[in-house]
Amino acid sequence: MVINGDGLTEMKKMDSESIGLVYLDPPFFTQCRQTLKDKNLNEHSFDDQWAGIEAYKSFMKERLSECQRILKKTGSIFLHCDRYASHHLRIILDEVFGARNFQSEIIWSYRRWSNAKKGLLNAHQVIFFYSKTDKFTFNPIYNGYSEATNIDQIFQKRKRDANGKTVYRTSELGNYELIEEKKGVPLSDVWEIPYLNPKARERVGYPTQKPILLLERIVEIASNPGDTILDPFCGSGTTLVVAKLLGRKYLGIDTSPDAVALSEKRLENPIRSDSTLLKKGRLAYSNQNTEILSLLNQIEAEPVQRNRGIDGFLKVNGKMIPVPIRIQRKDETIESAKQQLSKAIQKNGFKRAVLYQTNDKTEMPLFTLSISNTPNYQLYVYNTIDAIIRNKSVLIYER
Amino acid sequence: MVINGDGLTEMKKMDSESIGLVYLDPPFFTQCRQTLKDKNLNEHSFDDQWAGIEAYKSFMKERLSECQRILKKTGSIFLHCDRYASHHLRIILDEVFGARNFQSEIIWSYRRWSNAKKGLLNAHQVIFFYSKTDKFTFNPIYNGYSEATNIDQIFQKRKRDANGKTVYRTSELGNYELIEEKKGVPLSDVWEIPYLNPKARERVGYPTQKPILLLERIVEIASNPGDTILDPFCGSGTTLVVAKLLGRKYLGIDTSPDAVALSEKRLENPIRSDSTLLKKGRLAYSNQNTEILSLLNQIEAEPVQRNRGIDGFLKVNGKMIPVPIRIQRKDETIESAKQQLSKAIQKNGFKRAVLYQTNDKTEMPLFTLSISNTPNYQLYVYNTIDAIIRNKSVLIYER
DNA sequence: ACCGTCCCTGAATCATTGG
DNA sequence: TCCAATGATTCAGGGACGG
Repeated sequence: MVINGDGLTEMKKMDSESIGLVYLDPPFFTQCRQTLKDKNLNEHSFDDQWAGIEAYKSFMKERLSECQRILKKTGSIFLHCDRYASHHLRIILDEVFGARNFQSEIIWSYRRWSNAKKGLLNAHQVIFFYSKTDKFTFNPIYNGYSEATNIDQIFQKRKRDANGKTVYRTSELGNYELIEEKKGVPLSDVWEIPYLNPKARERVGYPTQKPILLLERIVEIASNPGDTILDPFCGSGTTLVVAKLLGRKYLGIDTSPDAVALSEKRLENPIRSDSTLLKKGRLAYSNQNTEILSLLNQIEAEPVQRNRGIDGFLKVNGKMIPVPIRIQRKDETIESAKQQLSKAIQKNGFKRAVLYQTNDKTEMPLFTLSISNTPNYQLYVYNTIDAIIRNKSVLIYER
Repeated sequence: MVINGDGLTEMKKMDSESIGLVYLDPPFFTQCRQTLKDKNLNEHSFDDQWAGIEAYKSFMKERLSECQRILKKTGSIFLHCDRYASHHLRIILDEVFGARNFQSEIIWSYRRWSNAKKGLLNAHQVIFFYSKTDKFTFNPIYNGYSEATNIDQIFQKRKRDANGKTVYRTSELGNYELIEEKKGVPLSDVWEIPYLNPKARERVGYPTQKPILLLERIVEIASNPGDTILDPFCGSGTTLVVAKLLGRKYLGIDTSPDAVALSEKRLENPIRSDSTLLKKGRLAYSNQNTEILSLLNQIEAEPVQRNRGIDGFLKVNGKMIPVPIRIQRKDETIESAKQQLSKAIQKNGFKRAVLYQTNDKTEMPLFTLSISNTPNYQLYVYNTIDAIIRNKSVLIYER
């Protein structure tokens, strides 16, 4: 159900201990401060900021207290925070839920378009996870092991010897004793989830809309099918859509009639558009074999993952220049490599390109340089890494 | 210089606006609470914890105020927080430095050994970055582009067309106009840096010792050579070592004479040891070729990177079982593959193993199963992926 | 309810082996 | 003698258990 109204009023009507999970993405402190400013413009101008944060805190505390009341004993709350107010919100959560019920500070991290801000690029948001009691519902998720883990060793049981040192256990016959199954590594509190792509089908025009995967994780780990999920600031209704898709009951509240209408429409026909990045994982983009990456690294070039003809761009003093490079594949003739590269560079209008010849160089001198001159571009072919590096200066575009 | 004494007393002696950068890793609130608890064991009970946090807050506020005083106008402070007190510390920072001088909440994320905790595995720590004024020193660092970025496109200059829409610029001839150099993506506020491993030589016996790389980033971005770096809780002296290596002046304070002695010893001969993980990166561990990885993925097996005979372990319902699998190489006879696998499993004491035969199967039926029985183990040979998947249930160890 | 003790975990290194 | 492969070890932080 989606209700049009004020979260506080609506929650007050609800029964105690009736909700399995609350997710909130409240209005940002900056936004809130803005509206408060507009409303009470006459009353205070001087102590504006202080009044602002106190007003925001009492606004949030009232609502969080109601959330606490209506949560079941096995319930949890996930509070999505504004970067300028997360510390104030956590103080309120400590007061309302108790510091002992703090479970996690979840970091949602993502890559983002950069801006010109002085300082570090903001690329994460914080979600606080508090439970009502220590009997909270939790469904663990397990992931694969680290690349650096010795997976062939972790099946071996261990014990402590007489000196308290950990050693591997062996049977009487001298064989290692084995663990029967390994679930994997528990999900950590840092979640790398792509920011909702502006073009994604999922997007319905709400500025703070959250990715479905983020909400899916929260709903999966902290509730069971049949539980009721509440979102008191439901906006475009992502939480509700996820709840519906995962077989949970759902309840959304928003002050905006437009938001309520939008949520209801989305719930009629919930779409789950997975971005390619999500489905395939970040590694799937790294479809080049390690060899190519290692060569690019030696040449000092930035790898390109999404172009058939181009493997990377040269770097000079750590800065990328618009000179594409291709590395000849093992199963590829030099002519075919030339064609692939030429096609790519002509399309994008590059003036110079480098082809690194890796095959059929047995009868050639230590390094060769051949320039294909056409009206549009120059193609340099080298067959040693050294030659490429030595000739980089030639390739820089004159200013 | 390293001083043995109380940070507060020592800082009070120092001149105002004399320090370029402060890094603090104060004692954890939990430790603090523990000692307070032990002291007041008789009183204890209800508002024990409350007294604890207030004491911690005033302890920290006194020290942070002194830090603010002695920082230069271009200076910054980096406060490494305890997971149970980060919100309280940020409130103090807002009070002392002003909310407008908040620059970043840095997330140091890492993989570490797991434990049986109910809930999410903690895998990050928070560092707050505040500046004294908005004229703070900041040296940007740039990194490579995301795997999902169209690197071949970002060289193209853009403009706005008549309708205000952004389009690529072209010259009169219809070619794209190119940007001459790109620096890369600015460093974000999420730093994935390996945790100092228990076996690392770099460790000097301080449990809270920080990786050199973490401090290097801080010192590099927020100070210039010649600046003085202050660490009022210097512990094993990592901050000072980094400052020295990067040509900054340094000043460390610690109440423990042992810590001071250790820091001084480390400073005599500052060593920056790079671990393999840092030097080569995570990709270096993935020495399996793509083909094998893809097959393992289809079979649903966890890859093993460091064992010659074993390529992976089978998974059943997402859980790894101690049944190793090997995939026959193209240039390898089935006998040789059998031998390699046998050797590995005998050494580690596995009872069952699977060999996937990829060659010489033209004259064979659609799938074959051959079990080599020896007293110690059973070796199953299959020649289709389907057969392996279908027979997994046979391979599970009985309880 | 609370304490101390013991056990389990997996990441990533050091140390040793073996070709 | 050297280098890659792999066996061995350590750590902090939970939970479980017993007193």
